[in-house]
Amino acid sequence: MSESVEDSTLTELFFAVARRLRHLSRETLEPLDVSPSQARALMVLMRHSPRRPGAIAEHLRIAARSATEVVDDLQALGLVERGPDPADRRATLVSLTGAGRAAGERIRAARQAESERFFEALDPGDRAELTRLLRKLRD
Amino acid sequence: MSESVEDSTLTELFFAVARRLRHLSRETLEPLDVSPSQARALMVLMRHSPRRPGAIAEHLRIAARSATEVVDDLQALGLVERGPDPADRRATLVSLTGAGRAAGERIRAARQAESERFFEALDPGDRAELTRLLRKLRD
DNA sequence: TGTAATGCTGAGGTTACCTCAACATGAGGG
DNA sequence: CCCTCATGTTGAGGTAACCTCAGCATTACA
Repeated sequence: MSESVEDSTLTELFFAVARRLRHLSRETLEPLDVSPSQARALMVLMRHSPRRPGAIAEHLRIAARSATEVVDDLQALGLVERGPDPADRRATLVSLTGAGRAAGERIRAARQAESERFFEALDPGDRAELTRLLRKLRD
Repeated sequence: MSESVEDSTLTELFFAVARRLRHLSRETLEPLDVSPSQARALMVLMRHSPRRPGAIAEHLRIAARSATEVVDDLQALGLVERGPDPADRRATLVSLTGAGRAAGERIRAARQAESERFFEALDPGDRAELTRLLRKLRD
């Protein structure tokens, strides 16, 4: 017991780091004119482009309604477009436009750089270790 | 390159875990009738009770104005009270009430349990390792 | 063929932040 | 002592990223 000045739980420590990372992330994304949540959705689409809003939501672990919203925004920016799903007429398919794909690439690069900058406090071994631990916690 | 199905950066992985933790945290706090941000402020006060809003803000790394807000809420709940700062008449001192301290204790216990539940996916060695890595990243 | 499930979205709400400006007070220089 | 500047808090107003609930269209199934 009685660690350094101000830790109680791992949870708190985790949140503190998450907060720093969130701020950094916002800065990284700012010159690219997309919000963090838009960027996340775009990354999902980069992996598999025509995708239904519901599937995007599931992947991002947000409510379906919230995915509609971020898709709206991305569409307004001209980064994605909606089309009918030939397999189910209730559904829509969201796909990246050319501009969307380009933006996705830029974001990916920027995020990569950001990630390296933030995690450079750790040496490669530690980074691998962290990755392993986080994977366990995610699942 | 090309890890498992869906990792790109450590950042994304980190966010995914943070999201899970946030949801869990909300659930934990719900029966205690405080929001996560209120709980955080309360924990700050548990460590050192008469404290100025500005100092709370600094500790939580939020804007001073935002601290005013959470203090308002805690005051409305009867968990803290504001008094004058004898050392500076511009300032106010926020202190825990009896109910506030009791709530703080309950929260601390609940968080402890939650933390254990979430991080039990890791064995003790891994947990220590994670703590070490997160400390490095926080500073 | 009727009933239940599914996919999306309008309407409206919440949380936890933010900035900017106002106001009171404090601190240092001349 | 007064003037200017810095500091502490808060009102006003705004934003991002979520949420639920209800409604509509369509599909799946018994």
